[in-house]
Amino acid sequence: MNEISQKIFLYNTLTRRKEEFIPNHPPHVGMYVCGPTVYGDAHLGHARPAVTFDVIYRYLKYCGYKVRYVRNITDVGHLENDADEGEDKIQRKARLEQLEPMEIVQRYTNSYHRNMDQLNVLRPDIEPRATGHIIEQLELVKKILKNGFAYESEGSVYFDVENYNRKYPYGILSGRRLDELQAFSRELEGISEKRSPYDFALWKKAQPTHIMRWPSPWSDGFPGWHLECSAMGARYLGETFDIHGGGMDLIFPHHEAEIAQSVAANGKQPVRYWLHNNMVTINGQKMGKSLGNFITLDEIFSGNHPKLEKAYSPMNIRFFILQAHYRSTLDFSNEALQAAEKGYKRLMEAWNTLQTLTPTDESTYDANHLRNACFEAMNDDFNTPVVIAHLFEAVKTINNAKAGTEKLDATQLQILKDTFSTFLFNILGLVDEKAGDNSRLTEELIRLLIDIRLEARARKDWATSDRIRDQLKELGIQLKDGKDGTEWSYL
RNA sequence: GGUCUCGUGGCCGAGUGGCUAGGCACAGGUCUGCAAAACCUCGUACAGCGGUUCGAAUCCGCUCGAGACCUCCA
Repeated sequence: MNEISQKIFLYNTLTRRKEEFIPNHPPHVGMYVCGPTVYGDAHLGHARPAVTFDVIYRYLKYCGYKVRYVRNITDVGHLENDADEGEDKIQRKARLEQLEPMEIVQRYTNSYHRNMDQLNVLRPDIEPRATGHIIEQLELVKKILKNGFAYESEGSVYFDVENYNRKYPYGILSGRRLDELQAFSRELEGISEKRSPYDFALWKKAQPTHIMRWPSPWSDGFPGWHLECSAMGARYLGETFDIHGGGMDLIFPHHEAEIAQSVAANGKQPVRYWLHNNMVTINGQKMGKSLGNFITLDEIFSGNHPKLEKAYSPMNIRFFILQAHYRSTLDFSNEALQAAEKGYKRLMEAWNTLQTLTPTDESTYDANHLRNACFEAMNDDFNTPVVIAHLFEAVKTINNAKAGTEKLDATQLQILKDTFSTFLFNILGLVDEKAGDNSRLTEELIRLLIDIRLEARARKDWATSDRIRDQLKELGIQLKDGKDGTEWSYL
């Protein structure tokens, strides 16, 4: 069994402090992240938590932890709002597209997976669906009812926030107090099944037209939104597990409700470390479904959206996300994306250059310093932008080594290679997008053309020389005339 | 109205008391038949005002501005 190699500090939303990460049962780590509700294409806002927690998952594993990573798929349609009226989101989409709700769920689960694969996001170890855990959810409702923290009303079951708050503080995650919440309730609906506006549904009685429904002791209906994560988290990770992640917009009410449900059922806190990624913004405003200002990942990858000047590749997006710390907002713009694209390419070119370096007898560089600095950054609440900054520093060294102004002996070269591949590929999860299609045949054909061009140039036959250069460029291949001959790369 | 973030050089974006991250753009240079690409070099910025301190982007107060959550949302 591996030793745990790093001391990691992470910011816990629950305590609002950075804390040392000490799992409940090392080396095992249980991590749960809120996945998507599958009723639409994934957008940039979905990419952020996926990439963020992917890196955390990768890093914890790298450090020697045995991680069980659970990320759910919400496939029960939940109501558009918490009022008693309203169609659920999946059913609405199903009606619009004339499909079975489960067809909607499957379609968008598939496209979500496809997008995440493109972003090189590792699949979680368990990806449970809410509809596959109705029994667990029913059991949880019963438990909460039995403990006196819920009540039945018109076939629905609601969590009794006020009663809960008498015994346990409600609002510990979001820093709210119930009386403050109640002082400014937006809710104005006259008649409600709920005793208090801040009570939330554990089980909802289905309207006659509601398609997704299951039998229960109280009614034919469906589970409340917050319930699935409590039920599935406990099912696969235990009543108290280590890390729960998600977007900051889920802190209230979703995660707050999760805590209340779990505490009401089991009498203990479900999660030790709550981690939340910040939002992707566009023109300084949150990108979100309700605002309608989102850009889907397919649109970004294809460039097919009026706000996009061009297409941006999956690695471009991944790098863009990682260049900001996960708890900062990340503002979308064409300019920022194009800057990230160039930076990403520079990094990858340096990696390729690194492979071509030959060791010198002595060394003017200490690669261990880089290595340690990168670990230090990751250990400090997964500070990927700082890791990237360190790698860029190393890019200079690599280029200087190529130019001969910096010397790397065999040992330093090896450490540098290891560090680069570890952080760039294993931990940050980037891939060299251009490397894959680099077949031997292509390689040699281009080499041949370069040689012919070289001969033409020797004859000062510029027409032939430029023709080869220009036509290759049209094929997406760029020739780079340098001091030591001509190199090439994909555009 | 409540709770809470944030405001860093042209843009993005790190940084919690002294050691001026990094990327992109700009500029200069190297290379080159021309070009492109690449590479090298280069910027003391921290919303405003006041305070604490030997010293503040970093701590405190106020002002201005932006945003998040309080309804579904990653």
